[in-house]
Amino acid sequence: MSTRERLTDAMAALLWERGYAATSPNEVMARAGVGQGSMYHHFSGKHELAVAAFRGAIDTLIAESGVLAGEGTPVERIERYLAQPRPGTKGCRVGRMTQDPQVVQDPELLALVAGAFDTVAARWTQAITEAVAAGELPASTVPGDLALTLSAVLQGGYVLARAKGSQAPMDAAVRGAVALLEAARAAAARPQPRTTPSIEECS
Amino acid sequence: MSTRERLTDAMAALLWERGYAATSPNEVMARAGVGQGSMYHHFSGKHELAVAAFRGAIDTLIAESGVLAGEGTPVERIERYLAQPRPGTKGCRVGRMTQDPQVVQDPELLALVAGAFDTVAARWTQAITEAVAAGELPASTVPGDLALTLSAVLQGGYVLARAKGSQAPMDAAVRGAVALLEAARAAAARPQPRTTPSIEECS
DNA sequence: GTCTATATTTCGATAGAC
DNA sequence: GTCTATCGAAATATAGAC
Repeated sequence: MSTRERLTDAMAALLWERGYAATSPNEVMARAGVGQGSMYHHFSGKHELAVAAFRGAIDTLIAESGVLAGEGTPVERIERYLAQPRPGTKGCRVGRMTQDPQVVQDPELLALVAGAFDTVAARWTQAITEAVAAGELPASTVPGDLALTLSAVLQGGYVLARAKGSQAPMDAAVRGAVALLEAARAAAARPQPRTTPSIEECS
Repeated sequence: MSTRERLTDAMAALLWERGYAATSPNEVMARAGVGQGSMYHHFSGKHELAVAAFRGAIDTLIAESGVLAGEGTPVERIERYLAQPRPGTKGCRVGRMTQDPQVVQDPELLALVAGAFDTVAARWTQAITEAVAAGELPASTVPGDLALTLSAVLQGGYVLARAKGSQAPMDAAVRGAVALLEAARAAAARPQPRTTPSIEECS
């Protein structure tokens, strides 16, 4: 493994564990087993190293969202993605960056974060649109809204899991979201609630 | 205003803007207009000052959740709480702490964060339980799960809003959650999807 | 390309005058 | 109670030998 790779790998791990601001070049070099000069030879500084390392983390997040465009009915795919194992107490590699003041002030890093969420949200939106078309979700569903709701459940699940130091809140939040989706599916199957049932329905 | 109060106010503001790790005693003192000696007279250090300041932020979060136990039907209260104005791009004063490595490693601060979420979750759970009892939500609803789902939508909304530097994702996530709740309510009004409707229903 | 040595600034905290 | 002066350590980066 090249020195450059060892540096980006170490930085990626520390970005996840500690965030950007709290990660010092010294720690990165120590974990990579590399001297100070090497780092400043390959990268102009902490910023450039973080950008290079963070691209890898983003690719992972985006790859995981592939199931949304995979096999099965739209709602199956949605629920499968929701149910994917997520290490709640470790937090989301990407989402955690949004709470780091140095990241938010860094246009390049923030653009990477925003781009990652955009890509995943687009996949959510596509799957939800298909679910509505298939009659699996109510016609009144706004795909773009629900996409962000489900993204938020996952990101919020990480927050709650870290607050409690436990995986349980993440799993419970996901179960609750799936239950809501199932209720919406049931409602979609019986479209307009009425007080006076139609003749056909009683036949 | 006492020197002590000026210090806690300044610390509370900086905790929200920058988090714990990224806030230095120097900045706090500068914003409070107070010398270094004063701070170390009133508090043993950064940690103790942050604990004192953070209690105030938590009281605010908990007070805002009062609507969950207020006027109106359970679902009305739930949707009113969801619809409360939330400064997405500023982030949640409490939730942001969970991404701060120094906070997670600090048992006292972490306990404050966990306690705040527990208190709000208990109010969510109570309101949801009432909604189920009133037939506003399906009997199959697990109140504790849905409570964490809705908490997560808000916390995740902050994450997405900060990623995009815009309020829009927060508002969309909340709209999507309300739409799901409405769908669940519709499903609750027509409990068991059946192919053969009962006699009474057609009378 | 990689290393060690050093520079500069800021961190969190202490000392001690007033 | 409040201030200024100062400490030791760590942050980020540069210099320059090999």
